[in-house]
Amino acid sequence: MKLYNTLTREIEEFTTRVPNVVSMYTCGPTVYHFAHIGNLRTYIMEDILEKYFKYRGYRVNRVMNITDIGHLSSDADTGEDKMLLGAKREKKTVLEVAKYYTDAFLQDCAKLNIVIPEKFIPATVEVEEFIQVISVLEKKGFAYKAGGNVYFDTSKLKEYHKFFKFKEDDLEEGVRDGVEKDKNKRNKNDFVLWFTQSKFDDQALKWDSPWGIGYPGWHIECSCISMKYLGEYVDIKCGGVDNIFPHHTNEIAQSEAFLGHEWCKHWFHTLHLNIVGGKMSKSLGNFLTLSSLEENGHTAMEYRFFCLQSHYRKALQFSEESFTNAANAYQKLKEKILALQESGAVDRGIFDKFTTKFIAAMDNDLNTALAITTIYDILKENTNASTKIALLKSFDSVLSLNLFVQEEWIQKEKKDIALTEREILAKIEERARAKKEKDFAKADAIRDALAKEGIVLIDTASGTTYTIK
RNA sequence: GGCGCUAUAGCCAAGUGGUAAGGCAUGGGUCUGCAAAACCCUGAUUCCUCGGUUCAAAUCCGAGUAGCGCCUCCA
Repeated sequence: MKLYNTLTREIEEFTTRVPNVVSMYTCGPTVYHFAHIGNLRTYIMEDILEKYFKYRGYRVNRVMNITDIGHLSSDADTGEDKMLLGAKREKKTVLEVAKYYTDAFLQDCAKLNIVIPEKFIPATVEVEEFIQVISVLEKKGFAYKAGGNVYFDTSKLKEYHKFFKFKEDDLEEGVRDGVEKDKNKRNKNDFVLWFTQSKFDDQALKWDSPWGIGYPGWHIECSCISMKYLGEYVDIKCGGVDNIFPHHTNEIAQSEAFLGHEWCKHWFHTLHLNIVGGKMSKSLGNFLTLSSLEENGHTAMEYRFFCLQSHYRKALQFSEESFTNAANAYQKLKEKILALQESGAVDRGIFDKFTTKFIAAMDNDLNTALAITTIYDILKENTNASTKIALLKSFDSVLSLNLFVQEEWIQKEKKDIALTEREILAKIEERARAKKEKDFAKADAIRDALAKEGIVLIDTASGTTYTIK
Protein backbone atom coordinates (compact mmCIF):
# COMPACT_ATOMS: atom_id res chain seq x y z
CA MET A 1 0.00 0.00 0.00
CA LYS A 2 1.04 3.54 -0.66
CA LEU A 3 1.05 6.28 1.95
CA TYR A 4 2.18 9.87 2.01
CA ASN A 5 5.24 10.34 4.17
CA THR A 6 5.74 13.78 5.69
CA LEU A 7 9.46 13.08 5.99
CA THR A 8 10.00 12.70 2.25
CA ARG A 9 6.91 14.66 1.22
CA GLU A 10 6.03 11.92 -1.21
CA ILE A 11 3.51 9.17 -1.55
CA GLU A 12 5.60 6.05 -1.21
CA GLU A 13 5.27 2.30 -0.69
CA PHE A 14 4.77 1.67 3.00
CA THR A 15 7.26 -0.80 4.40
CA THR A 16 7.86 -2.25 7.82
CA ARG A 17 11.08 -3.27 9.51
CA VAL A 18 9.70 -6.68 10.46
CA PRO A 19 7.68 -8.26 7.65
CA ASN A 20 3.91 -8.13 8.21
CA VAL A 21 4.19 -6.40 11.56
CA VAL A 22 3.60 -2.67 11.98
CA SER A 23 4.81 -0.80 15.01
CA MET A 24 2.66 2.28 15.23
CA TYR A 25 2.74 5.18 17.63
CA THR A 26 0.08 7.84 17.89
CA CYS A 27 0.26 10.99 19.96
CA GLY A 28 -2.65 10.83 22.36
CA PRO A 29 -4.86 13.41 24.00
CA THR A 30 -3.85 16.12 26.43
CA VAL A 31 -6.48 15.54 29.06
CA TYR A 32 -7.15 18.98 30.44
CA HIS A 33 -10.38 19.53 28.52
CA PHE A 34 -12.87 17.73 26.31
CA ALA A 35 -11.60 16.61 22.93
CA HIS A 36 -13.23 18.63 20.16
CA ILE A 37 -14.38 17.16 16.88
CA GLY A 38 -11.22 18.42 15.17
CA ASN A 39 -9.08 16.41 17.58
CA LEU A 40 -11.34 13.46 16.98
CA ARG A 41 -10.87 13.68 13.22
CA THR A 42 -7.24 12.73 13.70
CA TYR A 43 -8.10 9.76 15.91
CA ILE A 44 -10.70 8.59 13.41
CA MET A 45 -8.15 8.63 10.59
CA GLU A 46 -5.56 6.83 12.71
CA ASP A 47 -8.18 4.24 13.58
CA ILE A 48 -8.88 3.71 9.88
CA LEU A 49 -5.16 3.39 9.23
CA GLU A 50 -4.74 0.75 11.93
CA LYS A 51 -7.79 -1.20 10.82
CA TYR A 52 -6.67 -1.06 7.21
CA PHE A 53 -3.23 -2.37 8.15
CA LYS A 54 -5.02 -5.31 9.76
CA TYR A 55 -7.31 -5.75 6.78
CA ARG A 56 -4.20 -6.02 4.62
CA GLY A 57 -2.81 -8.75 6.84
CA TYR A 58 -0.42 -6.87 9.11
CA ARG A 59 -0.20 -7.46 12.81
CA VAL A 60 -0.23 -4.07 14.51
CA ASN A 61 1.59 -3.13 17.69
CA ARG A 62 0.22 0.21 18.60
CA VAL A 63 0.90 2.58 21.46
CA MET A 64 -0.77 5.83 22.44
CA ASN A 65 0.22 8.14 25.25
CA ILE A 66 -1.92 10.28 27.52
CA THR A 67 -0.43 13.66 28.17
CA ASP A 68 -1.32 14.26 31.78
CA ILE A 69 1.66 16.38 32.74
CA GLY A 70 4.23 18.82 31.56
CA HIS A 71 2.25 20.38 28.79
CA LEU A 72 3.11 24.02 29.13
CA SER A 73 1.60 26.94 27.38
CA SER A 74 5.17 28.08 26.74
CA ASP A 75 8.79 27.28 27.46
CA ALA A 76 9.33 30.52 29.28
CA ASP A 77 9.11 31.03 33.01
CA THR A 78 5.66 32.51 32.84
CA GLY A 79 4.19 29.51 31.09
CA GLU A 80 1.47 27.66 32.89
CA ASP A 81 0.83 24.00 32.89
CA LYS A 82 -2.37 23.15 31.06
CA MET A 83 -3.20 20.37 33.42
CA LEU A 84 -2.78 22.72 36.34
CA LEU A 85 -4.99 25.33 34.72
CA GLY A 86 -7.67 22.71 34.20
CA ALA A 87 -7.40 21.62 37.80
CA LYS A 88 -7.68 25.17 39.10
CA ARG A 89 -10.65 25.86 36.90
CA GLU A 90 -12.48 22.85 38.22
CA LYS A 91 -11.17 22.84 41.76
CA LYS A 92 -9.88 19.32 41.43
CA THR A 93 -6.46 17.77 41.69
CA VAL A 94 -4.44 17.37 38.53
CA LEU A 95 -4.92 13.62 38.57
CA GLU A 96 -8.66 13.94 39.06
CA VAL A 97 -8.84 16.24 36.07
CA ALA A 98 -6.75 13.82 34.03
CA LYS A 99 -9.00 10.93 34.92
CA TYR A 100 -12.17 12.86 34.19
CA TYR A 101 -11.07 13.94 30.72
CA THR A 102 -9.43 10.63 29.91
CA ASP A 103 -12.77 8.94 30.59
CA ALA A 104 -14.57 11.52 28.48
CA PHE A 105 -12.11 10.91 25.65
CA LEU A 106 -12.65 7.15 25.88
CA GLN A 107 -16.41 7.63 25.74
CA ASP A 108 -16.14 9.78 22.62
CA CYS A 109 -13.89 7.19 21.02
CA ALA A 110 -16.31 4.40 21.86
CA LYS A 111 -19.17 6.29 20.23
CA LEU A 112 -17.07 6.90 17.14
CA ASN A 113 -15.91 3.28 16.91
CA ILE A 114 -12.33 4.36 17.49
CA VAL A 115 -10.41 1.47 19.00
CA ILE A 116 -7.98 2.60 21.67
CA PRO A 117 -4.70 0.67 21.74
CA GLU A 118 -4.19 -1.71 24.63
CA LYS A 119 -1.04 0.23 25.36
CA PHE A 120 -2.58 3.56 26.34
CA ILE A 121 0.05 5.02 28.61
CA PRO A 122 -0.19 8.07 30.88
CA ALA A 123 3.01 10.10 30.95
CA THR A 124 2.91 10.28 34.75
CA VAL A 125 3.66 6.57 35.16
CA GLU A 126 6.78 6.69 33.00
CA VAL A 127 8.70 9.57 34.54
CA GLU A 128 11.59 7.32 35.59
CA GLU A 129 12.09 6.43 31.93
CA PHE A 130 12.20 10.09 30.97
CA ILE A 131 14.84 10.80 33.60
CA GLN A 132 17.01 7.96 32.33
CA VAL A 133 16.83 9.13 28.74
CA ILE A 134 17.55 12.73 29.70
CA SER A 135 20.55 11.55 31.72
CA VAL A 136 21.93 9.73 28.70
CA LEU A 137 21.37 12.79 26.52
CA GLU A 138 23.26 14.84 29.08
CA LYS A 139 26.15 12.36 29.13
CA LYS A 140 26.30 12.36 25.36
CA GLY A 141 26.53 16.13 25.38
CA PHE A 142 23.13 16.86 23.88
CA ALA A 143 21.73 18.54 26.98
CA TYR A 144 22.71 21.50 29.15
CA LYS A 145 21.45 23.11 32.30
CA ALA A 146 20.36 26.72 32.40
CA GLY A 147 18.19 28.63 34.82
CA GLY A 148 17.45 25.45 36.69
CA ASN A 149 16.12 23.62 33.64
CA VAL A 150 17.62 21.05 31.36
CA TYR A 151 17.57 21.91 27.66
CA PHE A 152 18.20 19.93 24.53
CA ASP A 153 21.03 21.52 22.53
CA THR A 154 19.91 21.53 18.91
CA SER A 155 23.23 22.97 17.72
CA LYS A 156 24.80 19.57 18.38
CA LEU A 157 22.77 18.00 15.57
CA LYS A 158 23.79 17.82 11.93
CA GLU A 159 20.23 18.42 10.91
CA TYR A 160 17.52 19.57 13.26
CA HIS A 161 14.70 20.47 10.86
CA LYS A 162 13.87 17.07 9.44
CA PHE A 163 10.55 17.96 7.89
CA PHE A 164 10.97 21.38 6.35
CA LYS A 165 14.03 23.29 5.36
CA PHE A 166 13.85 26.11 7.84
CA LYS A 167 16.79 28.35 8.43
CA GLU A 168 17.05 29.05 12.11
CA ASP A 169 17.39 32.78 11.55
CA ASP A 170 14.10 32.87 9.69
CA LEU A 171 12.10 31.51 12.56
CA GLU A 172 10.21 34.16 14.37
CA GLU A 173 9.91 33.64 18.06
CA GLY A 174 6.73 34.30 19.93
CA VAL A 175 4.56 34.48 16.83
CA ARG A 176 1.62 33.03 18.66
CA ASP A 177 -0.11 34.85 21.46
CA GLY A 178 0.94 33.76 24.91
CA VAL A 179 4.26 32.36 23.77
CA GLU A 180 7.24 34.09 25.21
CA LYS A 181 10.96 33.91 24.66
CA ASP A 182 12.97 31.80 27.01
CA LYS A 183 16.20 33.61 27.87
CA ASN A 184 17.89 30.43 29.07
CA LYS A 185 18.10 28.88 25.65
CA ARG A 186 21.40 28.87 23.82
CA ASN A 187 19.77 28.39 20.43
CA LYS A 188 16.37 29.39 19.19
CA ASN A 189 15.36 25.80 18.58
CA ASP A 190 16.44 24.39 21.93
CA PHE A 191 13.68 22.95 24.05
CA VAL A 192 13.16 21.91 27.64
CA LEU A 193 13.71 18.33 28.71
CA TRP A 194 13.24 18.86 32.44
CA PHE A 195 11.84 21.69 34.51
CA THR A 196 12.79 22.13 38.16
CA GLN A 197 11.06 23.60 41.11
CA SER A 198 12.32 26.98 40.03
CA LYS A 199 9.38 27.12 37.69
CA PHE A 200 6.20 27.15 39.73
CA ASP A 201 5.60 26.89 43.40
CA ASP A 202 2.22 25.34 42.95
CA GLN A 203 3.13 22.68 40.42
CA ALA A 204 1.07 19.78 41.70
CA LEU A 205 3.03 16.81 40.43
CA LYS A 206 6.76 16.70 41.00
CA TRP A 207 9.42 14.06 40.82
CA ASP A 208 12.90 13.87 42.16
CA SER A 209 15.63 13.91 39.54
CA PRO A 210 19.39 14.42 39.20
CA TRP A 211 18.63 18.06 38.34
CA GLY A 212 16.31 18.75 41.25
CA ILE A 213 12.67 18.25 42.02
CA GLY A 214 10.59 19.02 39.00
CA TYR A 215 8.78 17.56 36.04
CA PRO A 216 9.43 16.66 32.41
CA GLY A 217 9.08 18.79 29.30
CA TRP A 218 6.35 17.86 26.88
CA HIS A 219 8.29 16.30 24.01
CA ILE A 220 10.23 13.73 25.97
CA GLU A 221 7.18 11.63 26.85
CA CYS A 222 6.33 10.46 23.35
CA SER A 223 9.92 9.51 22.56
CA CYS A 224 10.35 7.55 25.77
CA ILE A 225 7.00 5.79 25.74
CA SER A 226 7.54 4.83 22.11
CA MET A 227 11.03 3.47 22.78
CA LYS A 228 9.96 1.60 25.90
CA TYR A 229 7.00 -0.21 24.33
CA LEU A 230 8.01 -0.45 20.67
CA GLY A 231 11.78 -0.65 20.90
CA GLU A 232 14.44 1.42 19.24
CA TYR A 233 12.67 1.47 15.89
CA VAL A 234 9.13 2.43 15.08
CA ASP A 235 7.56 2.02 11.63
CA ILE A 236 5.07 4.84 11.67
CA LYS A 237 4.28 7.76 13.91
CA CYS A 238 1.04 9.66 13.64
CA GLY A 239 -0.55 12.89 14.75
CA GLY A 240 -2.12 16.12 13.62
CA VAL A 241 -0.21 18.45 11.27
CA ASP A 242 0.46 20.93 14.03
CA ASN A 243 2.68 18.29 15.64
CA ILE A 244 5.16 18.40 12.77
CA PHE A 245 6.83 21.37 14.33
CA PRO A 246 7.88 21.54 17.06
CA HIS A 247 6.68 18.31 18.67
CA HIS A 248 7.70 15.67 16.15
CA THR A 249 10.79 17.58 15.10
CA ASN A 250 11.91 17.62 18.71
CA GLU A 251 11.04 13.98 19.18
CA ILE A 252 13.27 13.02 16.28
CA ALA A 253 16.06 15.22 17.65
CA GLN A 254 16.10 13.69 21.10
CA SER A 255 15.33 10.11 20.07
CA GLU A 256 17.97 9.91 17.37
CA ALA A 257 20.50 11.67 19.59
CA PHE A 258 19.74 9.07 22.25
CA LEU A 259 19.74 6.05 19.93
CA GLY A 260 22.48 7.10 17.55
CA HIS A 261 20.54 5.93 14.50
CA GLU A 262 17.46 6.66 12.47
CA TRP A 263 14.33 6.07 14.52
CA CYS A 264 11.13 6.32 12.49
CA LYS A 265 10.94 6.17 8.70
CA HIS A 266 7.33 7.03 8.14
CA TRP A 267 5.30 9.99 9.45
CA PHE A 268 1.55 10.23 9.03
CA HIS A 269 -0.15 13.57 9.65
CA THR A 270 -3.83 14.41 9.47
CA LEU A 271 -4.87 17.88 8.43
CA HIS A 272 -7.08 20.08 10.52
CA LEU A 273 -10.78 20.46 10.68
CA ASN A 274 -11.53 24.09 9.96
CA ILE A 275 -14.58 26.16 10.50
CA VAL A 276 -15.28 29.34 8.59
CA GLY A 277 -12.31 31.59 9.17
CA GLY A 278 -9.80 29.04 10.36
CA LYS A 279 -8.97 26.04 12.42
CA MET A 280 -10.96 24.78 15.33
CA SER A 281 -8.97 24.92 18.53
CA LYS A 282 -9.40 24.88 22.23
CA SER A 283 -7.37 28.00 22.78
CA LEU A 284 -9.43 29.96 20.25
CA GLY A 285 -12.58 28.77 21.96
CA ASN A 286 -14.35 28.05 18.67
CA PHE A 287 -14.64 24.33 19.09
CA LEU A 288 -17.47 21.83 18.93
CA THR A 289 -17.55 18.61 20.89
CA LEU A 290 -19.17 15.35 19.97
CA SER A 291 -21.74 15.98 22.69
CA SER A 292 -22.69 19.31 21.16
CA LEU A 293 -23.30 17.54 17.86
CA GLU A 294 -25.47 14.98 19.61
CA GLU A 295 -27.44 17.71 21.33
CA ASN A 296 -28.29 18.99 17.88
CA GLY A 297 -29.79 15.66 16.92
CA HIS A 298 -26.76 14.25 15.15
CA THR A 299 -24.95 11.01 15.78
CA ALA A 300 -21.31 10.06 16.18
CA MET A 301 -21.52 7.87 13.10
CA GLU A 302 -22.67 10.80 11.00
CA TYR A 303 -19.53 12.61 12.03
CA ARG A 304 -17.36 9.60 11.26
CA PHE A 305 -18.96 9.42 7.81
CA PHE A 306 -18.35 13.14 7.35
CA CYS A 307 -14.65 12.59 8.01
CA LEU A 308 -14.36 9.55 5.78
CA GLN A 309 -16.00 11.33 2.87
CA SER A 310 -12.98 13.58 2.80
CA HIS A 311 -9.27 12.79 2.68
CA TYR A 312 -7.05 12.87 5.75
CA ARG A 313 -4.48 15.03 3.98
CA LYS A 314 -6.90 17.74 3.06
CA ALA A 315 -8.16 20.45 5.38
CA LEU A 316 -11.83 19.77 5.97
CA GLN A 317 -14.25 22.61 6.33
CA PHE A 318 -16.96 22.07 8.90
CA SER A 319 -20.12 24.03 8.24
CA GLU A 320 -23.79 23.51 8.86
CA GLU A 321 -24.24 22.81 5.16
CA SER A 322 -21.34 20.42 4.68
CA PHE A 323 -22.12 18.44 7.81
CA THR A 324 -25.85 18.24 7.13
CA ASN A 325 -25.04 16.96 3.64
CA ALA A 326 -22.94 14.17 5.07
CA ALA A 327 -25.45 13.36 7.80
CA ASN A 328 -28.26 13.04 5.24
CA ALA A 329 -26.10 10.93 3.01
CA TYR A 330 -25.19 8.63 5.88
CA GLN A 331 -28.79 8.08 6.99
CA LYS A 332 -29.97 7.43 3.45
CA LEU A 333 -27.13 5.03 2.81
CA LYS A 334 -27.81 3.16 5.99
CA GLU A 335 -31.51 2.80 5.25
CA LYS A 336 -30.66 1.24 1.93
CA ILE A 337 -28.25 -1.17 3.53
CA LEU A 338 -30.61 -2.15 6.35
CA ALA A 339 -33.27 -2.93 3.77
CA LEU A 340 -31.09 -5.67 2.27
CA GLN A 341 -32.33 -9.20 3.03
CA GLU A 342 -30.00 -12.17 2.65
CA SER A 343 -30.78 -14.09 -0.52
CA GLY A 344 -28.76 -16.38 -2.73
CA ALA A 345 -25.16 -17.45 -2.38
CA VAL A 346 -22.25 -15.03 -2.37
CA ASP A 347 -21.00 -14.50 -5.92
CA ARG A 348 -17.21 -14.82 -5.61
CA GLY A 349 -16.57 -13.05 -8.90
CA ILE A 350 -18.50 -9.97 -7.84
CA PHE A 351 -17.08 -10.14 -4.34
CA ASP A 352 -13.52 -10.13 -5.67
CA LYS A 353 -14.23 -7.41 -8.20
CA PHE A 354 -15.39 -4.93 -5.55
CA THR A 355 -12.82 -6.00 -3.00
CA THR A 356 -10.16 -5.17 -5.56
CA LYS A 357 -11.76 -1.78 -6.06
CA PHE A 358 -11.88 -1.09 -2.34
CA ILE A 359 -8.25 -2.09 -1.90
CA ALA A 360 -7.17 0.04 -4.83
CA ALA A 361 -8.82 3.06 -3.22
CA MET A 362 -7.44 2.46 0.25
CA ASP A 363 -4.01 1.44 -0.98
CA ASN A 364 -3.78 4.79 -2.68
CA ASP A 365 -2.90 6.87 0.37
CA LEU A 366 -6.06 5.88 2.22
CA ASN A 367 -8.57 7.30 -0.22
CA THR A 368 -11.62 6.86 1.99
CA ALA A 369 -13.82 9.05 -0.20
CA LEU A 370 -13.35 6.64 -3.08
CA ALA A 371 -13.85 3.68 -0.76
CA ILE A 372 -17.26 5.08 0.14
CA THR A 373 -18.09 5.51 -3.52
CA THR A 374 -17.43 1.78 -3.81
CA ILE A 375 -20.27 1.21 -1.34
CA TYR A 376 -22.66 3.03 -3.64
CA ASP A 377 -21.38 1.03 -6.58
CA ILE A 378 -22.09 -2.20 -4.73
CA LEU A 379 -25.64 -1.15 -3.90
CA LYS A 380 -26.28 -0.42 -7.57
CA GLU A 381 -24.67 -3.62 -8.84
CA ASN A 382 -26.94 -6.23 -10.39
CA THR A 383 -26.26 -9.09 -7.99
CA ASN A 384 -27.94 -10.84 -5.07
CA ALA A 385 -28.29 -9.29 -1.63
CA SER A 386 -26.05 -11.83 0.09
CA THR A 387 -23.12 -10.77 -2.06
CA LYS A 388 -23.77 -7.12 -1.27
CA ILE A 389 -24.07 -7.81 2.45
CA ALA A 390 -20.85 -9.84 2.49
CA LEU A 391 -18.97 -7.05 0.75
CA LEU A 392 -20.35 -4.28 2.89
CA LYS A 393 -19.63 -6.17 6.11
CA SER A 394 -16.11 -6.79 4.96
CA PHE A 395 -15.52 -3.09 4.19
CA ASP A 396 -17.19 -2.02 7.40
CA SER A 397 -14.58 -3.94 9.36
CA VAL A 398 -12.28 -1.12 8.27
CA LEU A 399 -14.65 1.83 7.91
CA SER A 400 -16.53 1.03 11.14
CA LEU A 401 -19.61 2.99 10.15
CA ASN A 402 -22.09 0.66 11.88
CA LEU A 403 -23.65 0.00 8.50
CA PHE A 404 -25.60 -2.95 9.89
CA VAL A 405 -26.43 -1.63 13.34
CA GLN A 406 -29.86 -0.30 14.08
CA GLU A 407 -29.23 0.90 17.60
CA GLU A 408 -29.29 4.59 16.94
CA TRP A 409 -32.85 4.40 15.69
CA ILE A 410 -34.01 2.36 18.62
CA GLN A 411 -32.49 4.80 21.06
CA LYS A 412 -34.20 7.74 19.47
CA GLU A 413 -37.51 5.93 19.56
CA LYS A 414 -37.29 5.25 23.26
CA LYS A 415 -36.09 8.69 24.16
CA ASP A 416 -38.37 11.00 22.24
CA ILE A 417 -41.76 9.41 21.91
CA ALA A 418 -44.55 10.18 24.35
CA LEU A 419 -47.07 7.75 22.85
CA THR A 420 -47.00 4.00 23.20
CA GLU A 421 -46.95 1.82 20.15
CA ARG A 422 -50.54 0.77 20.82
CA GLU A 423 -51.68 4.41 20.90
CA ILE A 424 -49.91 5.13 17.65
CA LEU A 425 -51.49 2.11 15.97
CA ALA A 426 -54.92 3.22 17.24
CA LYS A 427 -54.37 6.64 15.65
CA ILE A 428 -53.36 5.02 12.39
CA GLU A 429 -56.52 2.90 12.54
CA GLU A 430 -58.64 5.99 13.16
CA ARG A 431 -57.04 7.76 10.23
CA ALA A 432 -57.66 4.78 7.95
CA ARG A 433 -61.34 4.90 8.85
CA ALA A 434 -61.51 8.64 8.16
CA LYS A 435 -59.85 8.09 4.80
CA LYS A 436 -62.39 5.42 3.92
CA GLU A 437 -65.20 7.86 4.70
CA LYS A 438 -63.37 10.48 2.62
CA ASP A 439 -63.02 12.71 5.66
CA PHE A 440 -59.60 13.90 4.57
CA ALA A 441 -59.57 16.87 6.88
CA LYS A 442 -59.75 14.53 9.86
CA ALA A 443 -57.22 12.13 8.33
CA ASP A 444 -54.75 14.97 7.78
CA ALA A 445 -55.33 16.32 11.27
CA ILE A 446 -54.38 12.96 12.76
CA ARG A 447 -51.30 12.78 10.56
CA ASP A 448 -50.24 16.30 11.52
CA ALA A 449 -50.77 15.64 15.20
CA LEU A 450 -48.56 12.57 15.05
CA ALA A 451 -45.96 14.47 13.03
CA LYS A 452 -45.75 17.02 15.84
CA GLU A 453 -44.82 14.16 18.18
CA GLY A 454 -42.07 13.13 15.77
CA ILE A 455 -44.03 10.24 14.31
CA VAL A 456 -44.01 10.20 10.52
CA LEU A 457 -46.55 8.03 8.75
CA ILE A 458 -45.59 6.02 5.71
CA ASP A 459 -48.41 4.94 3.44
CA THR A 460 -47.72 1.84 1.42
CA ALA A 461 -49.84 -0.37 -0.78
CA SER A 462 -50.22 -2.85 2.07
CA GLY A 463 -51.13 -0.32 4.75
CA THR A 464 -49.65 2.41 6.90
CA THR A 465 -46.52 2.14 9.02
CA TYR A 466 -44.57 4.80 10.88
CA THR A 467 -41.08 5.91 11.59
CA ILE A 468 -39.59 8.10 14.29
CA LYS A 469 -37.88 11.29 13.23
C1' G B 1 9.61 37.84 7.14
C1' G B 2 10.52 32.36 6.52
C1' C B 3 8.59 27.36 5.51
C1' G B 4 4.64 24.39 3.66
C1' C B 5 -0.27 22.90 1.79
C1' U B 6 -4.68 23.63 -1.14
C1' A B 7 -7.91 25.40 -5.39
C1' U B 8 -12.89 20.55 -9.86
C1' A B 9 -21.02 22.25 -9.81
C1' G B 10 -24.77 25.31 -4.20
C1' C B 11 -21.94 21.67 -0.72
C1' C B 12 -18.65 17.07 -0.02
C1' A B 13 -15.65 14.84 -3.61
C1' A B 14 -13.10 11.17 -7.66
C1' G B 15 -9.39 12.09 -11.11
C1' U B 16 -1.97 10.69 -11.44
C1' G B 17 -1.42 12.85 -20.08
C1' G B 18 -6.57 10.16 -23.80
C1' U B 19 -11.64 13.95 -23.86
C1' A B 20 -15.02 15.60 -16.31
C1' A B 21 -17.04 9.20 -11.34
C1' G B 22 -20.06 9.14 -7.03
C1' G B 23 -22.90 11.36 -2.95
C1' C B 24 -25.94 15.35 -0.62
C1' A B 25 -28.93 19.47 -1.84
C1' U B 26 -32.06 21.68 -5.96
C1' G B 27 -35.69 21.17 -10.00
C1' G B 28 -39.07 17.81 -12.76
C1' G B 29 -41.80 13.11 -12.94
C1' U B 30 -44.16 8.26 -11.06
C1' C B 31 -47.05 6.94 -6.80
C1' U B 32 -50.86 9.53 -3.41
C1' G B 33 -57.42 12.22 -1.99
C1' C B 34 -53.27 15.64 -0.73
C1' A B 35 -48.65 14.84 1.44
C1' A B 36 -44.46 12.09 3.36
C1' A B 37 -41.41 8.01 2.12
C1' A B 38 -39.69 5.31 -1.99
C1' C B 39 -38.35 5.06 -7.15
C1' C B 40 -36.95 7.44 -12.02
C1' C B 41 -34.95 11.73 -14.58
C1' U B 42 -32.09 16.28 -13.89
C1' G B 43 -26.72 19.46 -13.67
C1' A B 44 -19.38 21.55 -15.23
C1' U B 45 -18.48 22.79 -23.59
C1' U B 46 -14.89 22.85 -18.57
C1' C B 47 -11.50 22.08 -13.59
C1' C B 48 -8.83 29.84 -9.77
C1' U B 49 -6.17 33.22 -13.81
C1' C B 50 -2.56 33.91 -17.68
C1' G B 51 1.28 31.83 -20.48
C1' G B 52 4.19 27.30 -22.10
C1' U B 53 5.18 21.87 -23.44
C1' U B 54 2.26 18.09 -26.28
C1' C B 55 -1.30 15.12 -31.65
C1' A B 56 -3.79 15.49 -26.79
C1' A B 57 -3.56 19.06 -20.25
C1' A B 58 -8.09 19.33 -14.61
C1' U B 59 -3.57 16.31 -14.80
C1' C B 60 3.22 18.31 -16.67
C1' C B 61 6.21 23.26 -16.51
C1' G B 62 6.44 28.73 -15.44
C1' A B 63 4.30 33.22 -13.51
C1' G B 64 0.27 35.18 -10.86
C1' U B 65 -4.26 35.22 -7.56
C1' A B 66 -7.01 33.52 -3.42
C1' G B 67 -7.58 30.55 0.96
C1' C B 68 -5.45 27.63 4.91
C1' G B 69 -1.55 25.84 8.19
C1' C B 70 3.26 26.06 10.96
C1' C B 71 7.34 29.35 13.08
C1' U B 72 8.01 26.39 20.51
C1' C B 73 0.03 25.39 24.15
C1' C B 74 -2.33 22.81 19.86
C1' A B 75 -5.06 16.86 16.54
